[in-house]
Amino acid sequence: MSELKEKNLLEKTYDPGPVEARWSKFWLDEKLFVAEVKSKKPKFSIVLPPPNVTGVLHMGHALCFTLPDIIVRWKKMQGYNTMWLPGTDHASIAVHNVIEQSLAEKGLTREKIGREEFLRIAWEWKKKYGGVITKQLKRLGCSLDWSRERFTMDEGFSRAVKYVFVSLYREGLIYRDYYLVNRCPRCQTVLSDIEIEHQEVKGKLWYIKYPLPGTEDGIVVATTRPETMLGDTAVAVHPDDERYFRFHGQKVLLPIQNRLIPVITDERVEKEFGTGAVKVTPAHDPVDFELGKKHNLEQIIVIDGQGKMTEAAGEEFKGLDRFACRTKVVEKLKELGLLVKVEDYTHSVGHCYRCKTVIEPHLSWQWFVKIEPLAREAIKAVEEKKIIFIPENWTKTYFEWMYKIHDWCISRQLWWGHRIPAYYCQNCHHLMVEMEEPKSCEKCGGPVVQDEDVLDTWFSSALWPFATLGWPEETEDLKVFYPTDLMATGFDIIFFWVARMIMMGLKFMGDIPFKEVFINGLVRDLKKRKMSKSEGNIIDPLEMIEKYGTDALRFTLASLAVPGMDIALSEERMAGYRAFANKIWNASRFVLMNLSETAGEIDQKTLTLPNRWIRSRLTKVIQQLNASLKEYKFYESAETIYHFIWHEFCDWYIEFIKPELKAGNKNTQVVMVDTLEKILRLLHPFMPFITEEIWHHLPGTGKSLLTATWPEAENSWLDPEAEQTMKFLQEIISEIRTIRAENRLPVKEKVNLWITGGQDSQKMAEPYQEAIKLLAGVENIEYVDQLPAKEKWLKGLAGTIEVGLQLARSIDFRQEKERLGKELSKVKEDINLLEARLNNPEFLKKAPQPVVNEHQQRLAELKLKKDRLEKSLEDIEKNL
RNA sequence: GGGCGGUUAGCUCAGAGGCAGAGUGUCGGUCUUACAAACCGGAGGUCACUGGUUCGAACCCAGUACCGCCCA
Repeated sequence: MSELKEKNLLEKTYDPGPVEARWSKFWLDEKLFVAEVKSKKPKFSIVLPPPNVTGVLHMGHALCFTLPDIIVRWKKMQGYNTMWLPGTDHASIAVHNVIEQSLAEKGLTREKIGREEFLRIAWEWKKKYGGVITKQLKRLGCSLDWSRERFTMDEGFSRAVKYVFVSLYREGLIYRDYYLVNRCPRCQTVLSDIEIEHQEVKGKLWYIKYPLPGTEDGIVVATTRPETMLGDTAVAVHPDDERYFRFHGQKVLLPIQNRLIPVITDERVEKEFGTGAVKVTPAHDPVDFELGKKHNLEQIIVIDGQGKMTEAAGEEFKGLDRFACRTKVVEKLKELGLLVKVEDYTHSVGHCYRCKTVIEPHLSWQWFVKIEPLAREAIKAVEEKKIIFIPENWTKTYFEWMYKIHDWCISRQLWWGHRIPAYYCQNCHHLMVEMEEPKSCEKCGGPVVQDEDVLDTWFSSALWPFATLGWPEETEDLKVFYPTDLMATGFDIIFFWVARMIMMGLKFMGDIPFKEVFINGLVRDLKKRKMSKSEGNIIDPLEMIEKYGTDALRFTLASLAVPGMDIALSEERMAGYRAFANKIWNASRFVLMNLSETAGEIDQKTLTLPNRWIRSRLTKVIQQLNASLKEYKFYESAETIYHFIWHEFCDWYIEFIKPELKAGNKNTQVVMVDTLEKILRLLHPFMPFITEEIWHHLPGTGKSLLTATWPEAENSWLDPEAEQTMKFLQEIISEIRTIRAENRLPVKEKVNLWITGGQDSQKMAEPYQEAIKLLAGVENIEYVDQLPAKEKWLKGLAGTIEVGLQLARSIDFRQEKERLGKELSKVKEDINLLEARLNNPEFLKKAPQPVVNEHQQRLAELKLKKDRLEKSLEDIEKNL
């Protein structure tokens, strides 16, 4: 008893801050998120795409981590041995940006301090700041197994990366080539195709004349990048283009450079673009690069890796930035009288996904993964539905990309990352790819030097689902937890991670990395704009946690997460779910205040109606939750539990049992507290903190709600009769409340109530008349076959049962007339609709019988209603 | 140019052949002993448009318009 009293001390409003801090610590201290290797339970494992080590938690993360956490907690409560592995990736470019910026502030560059010093600083930085997002994820309450935390550059992982590189190389699936790749002049590294963002840019189309020597004639070419003309090695026209027949086999003069270049013909030239003649710059344009190879053209590099003009561009331009050079070239052409015209032209330009700098095509030696053989298997796995996407239509996006996939450029001109395990002999230039650095050249014994470049961060991320479990060692973790069950991520990551994880998983584990891929939407603002710093429309999850609590944030995200749809987030919504948390809090206070002793067993035989009803409803809610969570319909499950708690448990159940509690009904107490306890379990995956807190205030509960079992939906609790009776009582109460509100009857003014329907109604309502009196403000109830002919009735319909209130004081019947009149016209409308349908012989013939029956029944009910409403209106006329 | 998604209450969105829904906002009333972060009640809709299929279409099909995204 004393223990209970102490536990009753729940504050009047819920304060999430201290509660969250306490349970967060508790779960971690008690190691409740740590998975067991040896367990008889079925396993459920997830590894998520690791967030960037430089990352700070934003709403996208919050969503991407909350949703799986709901699933993981749900599975854990269902008795699975769950394992959710956290960690971060090393984010080469992002880390470079951070470190190089701080170096720049000191007037330093990475070249000045050297590779070794740079890496030392980077590691130091990682140690100091790299854990930010990790801590933030703990605040979100994610049930991540921190004992298994990994980093893509930790020792074991690095070995795995090296191993993969060496194996793929030996198999011929990794090669080195001199190729035109995308380079970001600011980040000073090349990038893979998918790291380029194409944006429409308003530019110009310059028309430049390349004269035919010895004549006034010449070819006019159109270009968006006049500065590249300095590296032109041909002009191309379509072979069928009559306008240019006379130039076939000729050479024209490249202005400024004064170099003769051939006119070539190629079917790839679009006759409709510009003049139909294009300049060809094999070293600076992907299409020209292909043309150049085909036609054996020279590749002249006029722009270097930093976006500056090279010596080959000419003395005049050397060292100039590419855009400054553009201006200068245009001016020069004007002077020469060779600039024919300039047009406005909007075209798509590639930008660096990290820093938004315009990408420069760059000819250089790079490492590539020959992707087609890997992609083939990855396509097959999805085709055979070994891996499924949710929602399913993302499968198409996946296939689209996989079918036209290009070889993957994996070398980066950076230092922070996995250095490519390729070694060159300084004497004979022999190439060796080895796990361990060779002491000397295997051919000539000369000294060796390692490749300067590192690997694309995502080359390592691709190994995440198995390398984190200890691969290439044959660990227990790997045996138990691979393949994982779920991958959850945003659609923008399908190519970067998902596809590559599938390829690598199949290649090195011989099995898929995960069975299901849940694609969540992007979090946007209310105007559906992407959240970004520059727009100033960021909603910071940590700020929201401070203001509304983690549970409210989590529930908001869940309630908005419709598969396949972006999320328009608003702060208002969060305030709403904070109120929800408070509601649960107070409902729990009520339960605890009305508990006289610790819970006993429920006596299922002597239950009163509200108890039978709430258990029946609870059973259905459990079923619905299981069904919607299974399909990752988070919004649906959130709505289900929200509605059940607020509008059934609180609004009706608690209100309804008040008289029973007052009368000291022990069985009701037991059902009440047990139902609350089950509600807490059901809500726990969504709102882990408040549920854990309240749960520990309830009598007889255990160590942690997280490890409590998920309630079973027991069919023996289903009770259609109770639901029907309850509906009848709810209708009576609602009708009276409506009549009262319309007639401005204050709650304090008690009224007398007549209920028609005779014995049937009496049987249903009489045992609960205390509740009806309480909830509808009624003094006395009489059961009659029909309302006696008295004056001054206020009448209403509960279903088809007529109810009447009689007042001592006078009533404004015009108000009543209006209300009933409106109801009558609605009923008449519905009757017309139904009759039209039922009078249609085709309908009777073709519609399924249950549907016809239902229509007929509904029509009968409506007609009854109509009669009663008309009668009531007649009576009112008399009163007016 | 190719592909994907969207258009339903003021706002944000569910619903996928058989009564048009939720949250929030709004209006009116209530501090009724769990909760004013609350309670009770009300108003609010040509389900983008045009045609088709069907006994019956917000829902299925075809097309149109507009909005958003991805890929070239």
